[in-house]
Amino acid sequence: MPTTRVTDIASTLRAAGLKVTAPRTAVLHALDSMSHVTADQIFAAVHPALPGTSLQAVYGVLGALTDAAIIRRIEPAGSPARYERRVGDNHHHLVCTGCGLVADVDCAVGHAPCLTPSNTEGFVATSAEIIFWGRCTSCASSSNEPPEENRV
Amino acid sequence: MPTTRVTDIASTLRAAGLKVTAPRTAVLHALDSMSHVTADQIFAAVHPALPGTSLQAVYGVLGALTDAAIIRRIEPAGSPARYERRVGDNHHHLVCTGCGLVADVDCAVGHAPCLTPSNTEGFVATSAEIIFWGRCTSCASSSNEPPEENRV
DNA sequence: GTGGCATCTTGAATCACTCAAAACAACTAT
DNA sequence: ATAGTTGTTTTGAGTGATTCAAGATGCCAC
Repeated sequence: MPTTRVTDIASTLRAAGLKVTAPRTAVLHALDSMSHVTADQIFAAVHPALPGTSLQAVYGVLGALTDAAIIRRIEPAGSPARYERRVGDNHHHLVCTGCGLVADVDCAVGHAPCLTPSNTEGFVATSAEIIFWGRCTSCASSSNEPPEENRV
Repeated sequence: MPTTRVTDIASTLRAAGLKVTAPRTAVLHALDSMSHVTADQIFAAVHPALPGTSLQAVYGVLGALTDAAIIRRIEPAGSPARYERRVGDNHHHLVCTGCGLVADVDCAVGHAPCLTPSNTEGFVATSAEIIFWGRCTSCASSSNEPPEENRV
C-alpha cells in the first residue's frame, strides 16, 4: 500500500537504487491521490508545487519508476500511457469506451486460469495483461451510444 | 476463413455497405497473406500493385474496415497498430517483447472464465482483451536477455 | 448515361513521446 | 563539512504514427 509520507517515498526510491529528487518525490506523491493518469495530468499536478519541473522530467521520472517496478504503466488502445502506483499484484483494468475512465479489477479467479497459453507456437509467455472494455456508470446512463467514436 | 478471391472480397465489402474500391480490395487481399501487420507494412505491400495509393488512403481503409468489423485492430503497448483479418471469434495474442512478433492464441478455456468482472464499480464490461507478453522462439534462443529495452 | 456522395489524393498538422547536450544536484568518500 | 562523481533534470529540438482538411475522383443507384 503506498503511503503519502515523504519519508516512505524516499525509502522506496532508495530501495530501488534511485536517487531521491524533488521531481520523483512529487510524482510519487501525486500518484497517491490520482490513479490511471497520463504524464500530462501528472505534470499538471506536480507543476504548481514545483514550477521548475519540466514535462520531460516527468517522462524521465515515470520511465525510471516504471523500470524500477515502483509504478505500473498501462497503455489502453487509443489512449496515451497511464500510470498507477498499484504494482506487484495481478490486477487488471476496465476501460470506458465513452470517456476513457480506467478502473481496477482484481482477477476474478485468483490466479489467472485461462491465462496459461504457456508454449503456444514456441512462445514462452511470461505475463498476461487483460483489458475489459465497457462503459462506466455515467457514460452508460448518459447516452446509450458513444458520441461519435469518442474513444479513449 | 478469409479467401483470396476478389469476388469474395467485393461481396464482403458490399455486405458491410462499403463501396468496392481498388485500395480496399488491395488491403484486404494483402491481409490474406500477412497478419498482425502495421499500416506501413500494408502500404508497402499494396503500393507496388497500386502505385497511386497513398498511405492516408490505407489509414482510411483500415479505419473503415475496422469500423465495419471486417478486420480487427490490435494495439500492443509500444507498437504501432496492427491489423488482422481474423474477426468474430474470441482469440487473443502473444506478443514477443524482443522483436514484436505477434501470434494468435485461442482462449485456452473456451469461454473466458476469469473474464467476467461484469458490473465492477458500475462498469458494464462488454469485451475482454488479453495480451500475453513473452519471447518468441528465435528471441528466446538467440539471447536470454532482451537487448537494451528492445520493446515492440 | 448521369448525378450524388462516399472515397481517395495531396498536403499539412497534431499528439505523445524520445533524443541530446549542457547545467545541476544527490550521494559517497574523504 | 567538502569535493568529486555520476545520475538527474533542463532546455531545445526532433521523430513516428496518426489525423485533419480541401479538393478531385470514381463507385453505384437511378
